Amino acid sequence: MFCLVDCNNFYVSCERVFNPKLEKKPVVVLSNNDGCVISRSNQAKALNIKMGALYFKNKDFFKERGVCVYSSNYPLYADMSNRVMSVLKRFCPDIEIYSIDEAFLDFKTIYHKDLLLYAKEIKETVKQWTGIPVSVGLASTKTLAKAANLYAKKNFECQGAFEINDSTDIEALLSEISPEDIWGIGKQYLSILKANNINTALDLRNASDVWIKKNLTISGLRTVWELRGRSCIAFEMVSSPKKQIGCSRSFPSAVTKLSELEEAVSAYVSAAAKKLRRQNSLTSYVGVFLLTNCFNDRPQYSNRAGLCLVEPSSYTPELVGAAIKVLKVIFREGYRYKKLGVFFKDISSLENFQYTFSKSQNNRNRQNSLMNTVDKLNSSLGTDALKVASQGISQSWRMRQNKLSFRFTTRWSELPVVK
DNA sequence: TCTGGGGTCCTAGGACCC
DNA sequence: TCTGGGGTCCTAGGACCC
Repeated sequence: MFCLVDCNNFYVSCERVFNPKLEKKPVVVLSNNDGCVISRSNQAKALNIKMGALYFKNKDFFKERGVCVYSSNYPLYADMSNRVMSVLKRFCPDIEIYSIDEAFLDFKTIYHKDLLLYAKEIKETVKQWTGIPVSVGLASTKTLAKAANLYAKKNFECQGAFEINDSTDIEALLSEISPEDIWGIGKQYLSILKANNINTALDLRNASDVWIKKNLTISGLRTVWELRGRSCIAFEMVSSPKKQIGCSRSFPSAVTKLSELEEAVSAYVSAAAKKLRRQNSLTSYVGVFLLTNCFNDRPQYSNRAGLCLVEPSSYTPELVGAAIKVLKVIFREGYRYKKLGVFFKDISSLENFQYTFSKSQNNRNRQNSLMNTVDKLNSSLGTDALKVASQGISQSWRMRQNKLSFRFTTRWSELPVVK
């Protein structure tokens, strides 16, 4: 039996934990650069504020209706996520952390006469210990557990918990669900399904294997099998190391100068290299991409390129150097750039590292211990306490976050104050 | 002025091999 | 008239997720 625990309106809920005045009010959290809405309280949903709604277009409406608006505060959300996950681990050792706000639990080792009751206990404990409201769904496959979770969220009488088991009228349940609400069915698949008169999750479950495989690939077929109760999406307790690591940001306003793009590239490579080292990996490929703003009528340009390294590395200065080289290749004078990103691929493990003749082992060891020290200092003194000089000082390209709440749980200087 | 960021997996098609 | 067959590997693009 799988149990999916999903935090309700997660980012909004995090803001509410430290600001109880937001309870019962319409609240939204915005994307980077305060661009669009990415999390909404139920009251905000009731005002018909859509996911992805543009802030600058809705500013007046928000003001009029008393909508509380926040920039996304990722250090806070990441820390709250860790708290929720650590509570879940106490209830079930077999846990797959699927995203910042949800986790699958495999109840195979849980001996409890009523698993739904146990799930409710989890839900209440998470709320009491962290302040975050969650919903839980139980079923024999991950896809069905997702559906059960959605059902629990949408039906008030479930009180946030629902189980699909042998006594459930599964056909009735699935006939009420639209295919797009099934995990694994997105926009494109939905339009293919609709065009073929598959209008409910039940129709999807009953579709022919051959047709599904042909039109929705093997991934779609797995989804269908899971709907039939045949578990075929693996439960992954240990997260495997990332195969691709990147960092990209939109600029709050257009950037035209190469010197500013070089600063941004340096900052993004530093951030990505830190992630690389955290999973004890090295990269052999440094890629950079660059885009103008496709939402306006000015001349457009976008490009990407990369560089294969002679020897895999996680040494920030070396990676920054490579990225700046690539940036110079794709940069064209005269365009107004909106977004820049860097990415590493061909990622390998530090343990499997094979030395070549290009660098002495001694040199390599010095670089590793330097990066170690930098990472340690930055984690205790704050991100970018120590950084490469090419990141620049003023950083006018940095994103806009005008509505940021405090990092209540990760900065001594921003602790909540009790009066 | 203004439209997020970070991932994974699958497939078709091309290059290449013998 | 007449131009093989079987395979692997790589990549770009497209789908999906949160």
